[in-house]
Amino acid sequence: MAHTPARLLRLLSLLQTPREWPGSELARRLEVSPRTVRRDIDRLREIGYPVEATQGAAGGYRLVAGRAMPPLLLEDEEAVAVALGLRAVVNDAIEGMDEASAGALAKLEQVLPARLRHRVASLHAATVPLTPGDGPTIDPGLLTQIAAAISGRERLRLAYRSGQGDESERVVEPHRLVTAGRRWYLLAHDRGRGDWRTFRLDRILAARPAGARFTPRPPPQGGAAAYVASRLYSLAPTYGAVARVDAPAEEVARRLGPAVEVEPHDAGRCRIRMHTDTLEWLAFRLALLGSDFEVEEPPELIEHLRRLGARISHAAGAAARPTRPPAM
Amino acid sequence: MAHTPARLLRLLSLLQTPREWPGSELARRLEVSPRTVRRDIDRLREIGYPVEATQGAAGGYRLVAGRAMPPLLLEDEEAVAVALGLRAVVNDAIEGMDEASAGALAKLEQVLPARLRHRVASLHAATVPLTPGDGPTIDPGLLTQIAAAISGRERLRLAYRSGQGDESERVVEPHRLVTAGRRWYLLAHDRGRGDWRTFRLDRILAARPAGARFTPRPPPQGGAAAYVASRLYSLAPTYGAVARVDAPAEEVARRLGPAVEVEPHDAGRCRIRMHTDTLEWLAFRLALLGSDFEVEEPPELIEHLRRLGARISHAAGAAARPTRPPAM
DNA sequence: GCAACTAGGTCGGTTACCGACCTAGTTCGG
DNA sequence: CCGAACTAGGTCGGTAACCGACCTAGTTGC
Repeated sequence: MAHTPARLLRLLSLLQTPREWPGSELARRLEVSPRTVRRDIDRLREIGYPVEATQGAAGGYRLVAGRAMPPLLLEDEEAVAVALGLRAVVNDAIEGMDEASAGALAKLEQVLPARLRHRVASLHAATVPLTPGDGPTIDPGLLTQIAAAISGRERLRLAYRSGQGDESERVVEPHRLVTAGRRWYLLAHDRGRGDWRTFRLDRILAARPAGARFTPRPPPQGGAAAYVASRLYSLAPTYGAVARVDAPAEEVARRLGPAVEVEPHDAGRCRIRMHTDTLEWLAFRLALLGSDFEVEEPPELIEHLRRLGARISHAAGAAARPTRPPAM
Repeated sequence: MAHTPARLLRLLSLLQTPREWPGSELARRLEVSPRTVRRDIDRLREIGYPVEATQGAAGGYRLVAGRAMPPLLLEDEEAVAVALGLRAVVNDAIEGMDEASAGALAKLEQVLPARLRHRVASLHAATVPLTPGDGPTIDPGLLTQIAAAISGRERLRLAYRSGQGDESERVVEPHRLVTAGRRWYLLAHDRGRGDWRTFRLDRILAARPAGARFTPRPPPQGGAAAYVASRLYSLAPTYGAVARVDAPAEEVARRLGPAVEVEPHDAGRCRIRMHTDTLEWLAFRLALLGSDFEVEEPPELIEHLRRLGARISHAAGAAARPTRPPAM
């Protein structure tokens, strides 16, 4: 039995089960003497994973939270759950979590056994996209590929369709992934253009490694996120929406999240400002509030809401008042 | 240097980065000779984690997908992303993934360092709940506690509020977690009643371990999921909704997921049937379709949609026709 | 007070581990 | 077509880790 390290991993795996393990049972499972188990536990503690022991008759060992993340040893099903979860996070595009979630997904997808990969794909397909319209859902495969190229410092060959619909092929040095307003952007140095460019991920048709490694160059003025943000508002057609909501400011702020400005208006009412580039998304966020509201700007959103309201009223009215057909 | 196992973990961590590592650099990082790195890699392969090597000048090592899940070694940020993702999965309550996602979350929360726990909590709070109204969001703490009790075979003391609003305290032997229709249920043996009971998780006010361990008893007739399902429809007030949608059956089925029955009606239209116990959820799902639809049943849903439609039209109409102030 | 735990010291035999050195085979770029 | 930069792996000898066996001490719950 030359398997000291393997045994430590198995021990770690056992200890991660949220229950207490008596040393004797650990010894039985690992097929070593109880003394060796105690030594193994010492080793784990030495490495930095705090194993806590409750003494006494019904005592036992278990792994508790320490300073560093221990390696997560997941069962098959659990790994699938984690993969699904990361895909959800990626679709939510939580600001500040962009690279971390992409990185975690890339790590996981890299080592996910094939049979689990299939299960993830089918469950993901069966999962209901909660985005309205044909919202920006991201292809996880593309995301992990780009994340891998960034950390591996590999050039990428992108097939890209611009906002105007022109397709082009670029060779880029990928630098960072950034999320802004539920969209993913790749900040990269375009070899052909000789300058920094941002690419919207849902407009990248295909990406494949272009072979050569590159040495990273200093990011553009002000850092990646700032650069992307500066390009965003100047290029993309975004809507700034203003609305009044018949609900207390703090409750609205809590329900809409930090990306929305909320200012109190008068007792029990407030005014909000938010930015986005998909009207559907805006409309649903507002409708989800559960309070009455009035949109002041932009006219496109008002028009969209009018259509949505008509559709919903129609859905209800058709059965309720069959004698007066709704105007559509 | 007694650090062989620790080094193996670090090596595993390096290899999980989606890039290729030349042996020489691994040796430098791990502060051992290249020969030892090769031996370590052999060890990993022996344990069952397939390390692939590309030969030649620009070659290197990297971890690839094998038969078993290797331990995931996550950076701090990545662990936060995984935690957020699992919470999302738990809220989605994907059928078949119930216990696995709860188990993974329990494992992670058990070992998540305190500083990361805080970040998860604040980001989770900042995240916008996509459920309409005061939908059934699950407290992850409660969920992990129950998952831990199940796998640890520990009795639980529950403070429970029944559907009628009666509060009671029960001591139960938790058996399984089951999801059905976006809700979580605990199947447990009620010590006081001497029989199996199902508890809706969002009605459990508090749970704490009741000390003693128990030996698991055989589940009720037909298995846990079947038992919960049989109780569900007989007890809970659920709505069966029927609607006609002006869109092709297959597209609607794709967008609504497998939990909804879709049957073709005529060219480009279909009829759907779905079950749920929250009207908001139903209305939201239908409105999200992006197609015209008409609800046939139930009357409560029609009423709800009428109010929703009025609210949205009001939001649009107020600014569009400023000469006619809306009734407030 | 006994049973069932954790905790840890000591000893001796075994063997795993490591670095150094060397050979073989592959791939890529010039 | 050769050399550079890799992976791959054999051998050797000294060192240190590892393990089981045995024993003592302290804690907790029944």
